[in-house]
Amino acid sequence: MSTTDPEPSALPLRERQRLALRADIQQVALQLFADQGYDHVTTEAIAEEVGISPSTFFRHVPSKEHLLLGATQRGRAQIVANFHARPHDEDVAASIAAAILARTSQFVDDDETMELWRRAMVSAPADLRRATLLSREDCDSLVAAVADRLGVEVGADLRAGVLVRASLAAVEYAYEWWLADDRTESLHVLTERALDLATHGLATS
Amino acid sequence: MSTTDPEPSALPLRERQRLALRADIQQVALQLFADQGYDHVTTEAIAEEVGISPSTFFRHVPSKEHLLLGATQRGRAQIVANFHARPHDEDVAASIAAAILARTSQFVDDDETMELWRRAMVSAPADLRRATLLSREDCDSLVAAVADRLGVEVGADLRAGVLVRASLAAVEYAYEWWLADDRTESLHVLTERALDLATHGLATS
DNA sequence: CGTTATGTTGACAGTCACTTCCACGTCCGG
DNA sequence: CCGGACGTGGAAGTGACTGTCAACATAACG
Repeated sequence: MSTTDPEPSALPLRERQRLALRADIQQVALQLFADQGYDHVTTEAIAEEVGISPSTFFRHVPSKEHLLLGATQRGRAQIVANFHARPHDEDVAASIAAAILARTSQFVDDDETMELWRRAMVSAPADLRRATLLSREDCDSLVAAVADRLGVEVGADLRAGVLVRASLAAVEYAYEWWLADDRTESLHVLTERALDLATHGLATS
Repeated sequence: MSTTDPEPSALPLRERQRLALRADIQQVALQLFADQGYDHVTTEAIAEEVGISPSTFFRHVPSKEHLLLGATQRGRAQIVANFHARPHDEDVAASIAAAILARTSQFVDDDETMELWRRAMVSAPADLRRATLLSREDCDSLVAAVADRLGVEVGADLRAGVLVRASLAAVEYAYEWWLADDRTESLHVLTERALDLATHGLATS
């Protein structure tokens, strides 16, 4: 879940407290979701467990849903940034794969939290259970970046969009598979395979 | 949007009234969404415009969201059925494409309603704006069917899932493109191209 | 060190999607 | 014509959010 705080330093102190509280809320929420099931946990209950008022809760968290799905979306902008950092002459699909894989590999940094998240996910209502790697906005900006690399207009060619969407769909499937299965295979390998299938191997002879 | 009532006949009368009311609610809701924007329309307002009480409204409609997204999901089960009806020796990707395209071609049966839906969609919050062809359940059952055709276990091979997810993602992108653009190209053609790209053309050399 | 901007907090009231329940009417078969 | 199934409106409730406000802590400044 990688909340990327390198060291307690450099940050304006006030900022650190906010980050700490936010992380605290996240942790407590995950725990409660895993224990009691997503929709049996009210935002009020989370707030109380953390020791803050309901209003403060919503001041630090955009939505209850975000506490469940935010983990996968944490690296959103990073994926797009990763893509931009790839060499311009690289194969586009390969760039996308690399951008996603770079994020994926640092995804699992805490097995315990991971297991909590898994339990929380399976308890969630079906329409939330879908792992979404990128928000609508980030997805669109990735499409734009890819279109740029392909040298086409976003509004004039389907390729960029289809490439991005299909890749993301494949990866999200890999994530869900990994969650559901007993994680006998590493997420990284799974993601790699899914991406390869999506970009090269879908032509089932 | 193809509410599939062949003729006012055969049905138990009571059923027909329900269907009629439901269609009425759908139509009114779409109109209000298009006029005032999705989240400026309350369920109460829809109910009042239709001439029913709020409680009756929710007796006929699962959710406000469903009134916006239901149109694309109407043919859900049909797509899966279409797939099952395809010859077993056909290429799997081709079967999926055919199953989706069969649904797509009958999607646009009313230009006026279509335009209403389009306006409603662009007014909706970003996270609802994604056209979802299949619900989680239907998607899973399609994956299962595809896995069956491929002769693999759903839990042992990524291919079925990736194939289905990527195809759906491609088609959904085509739908959104078609909505956003001025519909200079037919939805059918667009869908066809997106599917072709996803299953054959993604290997960008 | 004191005073003033700045930010954070809890309490409260309000909105809106949705649920549950209950009492009343209407229609249908017997 | 009657009894029960079904559909309805009304009212009360839940839960996720949003906005406002006054009290309070902290940080910044002279």
